[in-house]
Amino acid sequence: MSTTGPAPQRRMRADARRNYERLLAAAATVFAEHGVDASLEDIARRAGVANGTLYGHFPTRQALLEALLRDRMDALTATARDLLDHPSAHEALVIWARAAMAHTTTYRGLVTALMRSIKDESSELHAACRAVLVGGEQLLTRAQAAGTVREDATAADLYAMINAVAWAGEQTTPAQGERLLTFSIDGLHPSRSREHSS
Amino acid sequence: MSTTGPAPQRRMRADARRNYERLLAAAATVFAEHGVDASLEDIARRAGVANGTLYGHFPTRQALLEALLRDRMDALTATARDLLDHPSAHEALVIWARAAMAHTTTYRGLVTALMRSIKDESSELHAACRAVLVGGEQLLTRAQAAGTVREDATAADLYAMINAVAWAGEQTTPAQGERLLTFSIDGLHPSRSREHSS
DNA sequence: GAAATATATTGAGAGAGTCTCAACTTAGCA
DNA sequence: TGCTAAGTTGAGACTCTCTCAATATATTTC
Repeated sequence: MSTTGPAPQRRMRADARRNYERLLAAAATVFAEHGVDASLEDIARRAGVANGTLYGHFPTRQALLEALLRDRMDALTATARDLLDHPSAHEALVIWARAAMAHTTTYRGLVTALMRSIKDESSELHAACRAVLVGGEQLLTRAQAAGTVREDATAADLYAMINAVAWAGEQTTPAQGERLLTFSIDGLHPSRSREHSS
Repeated sequence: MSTTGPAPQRRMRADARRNYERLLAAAATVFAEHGVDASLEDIARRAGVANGTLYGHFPTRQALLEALLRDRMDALTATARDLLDHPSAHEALVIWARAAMAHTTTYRGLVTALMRSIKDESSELHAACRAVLVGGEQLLTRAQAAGTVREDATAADLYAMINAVAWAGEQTTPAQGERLLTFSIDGLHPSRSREHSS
């Protein structure tokens, strides 16, 4: 449930704790404004600390992102669990897919980081991404059991699909992303796939 | 048909022409190896010219890409035209979508540049991207007339969809991209969309 | 409460990249 | 052969990432 490395592992020194929080707050602002590829120097500047301090707390950009997103990603995973009780297996999947897409578009560029992290085990974001994927997998499996989703779709497909449409929405407009999500979900139906007419 | 600014507009000086070609060749190599976000300094170095020369010929990275891809993109547009004669409207669309995806994955990072360029009219790649989009639109319209594609899908949807799955393939594996393309195309069917069962 | 110590912070600096531009070269023409 | 327009050069001004020796400060201990 909890990711491997929580934020304040041991007791931190008071000034360290303060700077840690300031950096997180500054990161939220700067990422919101310039996307997750924003300058880390800028974040340190806004937090009022030297850039070395930022690197001391967050060795990599992904570590910073992980700290910033941990709660939200845990919540998304929890939502998946809760939705297992939803009366409609298919509707639960759709609701969750939309929530996942919304999360993924929190910051510009985030979707790319999340997609990379699922493959890269050394990423600080990896564990959280896997938890999300597993959450989605349960909803997917349930929908398949209910017969509303094709049997050959995997959790990896679902994860990739959600991220792909989120990426498209980020590159164009949120509305475009929504449209593609709708199409994609329809594409998961175990329907008359593979039939062609003239 | 031809994009607004062909490569050698007026007669170029012999040395300029030579350097232009060398830069293009170097770019092909470096982009293939490191993706389209590779260092332009590196490209200039490999071409054996000063970096100022590179900027002289190609004011932006997109300009360099445009010169490098022009032929291929024209070919893709031409393919769309040719496929209008294919006996199956739907199969023609699918074939073309696969070709478009293959083109889009020529270099790592290219898909992002292409997606950005369709929106950004100031991009040197914009015209070529629009031509591709229009090519796809004709195949889409024909498939809709044949009743194999939902009526509410637009050319922008198709373009975004192809790029989105290409992006997903780039981030994970080509096979994953293929799978998503299949699902997405199925999602375009005018079938039992929007129905839910338990 | 002051010294001792573990813990943090600092900011200069190395390295890489983008893009510009004034000075310099050179191809092509008369 | 020399003129001139066209092209090339590379240093320089930025920005960014990441490191680390020197410095500062919170906490613990006596």
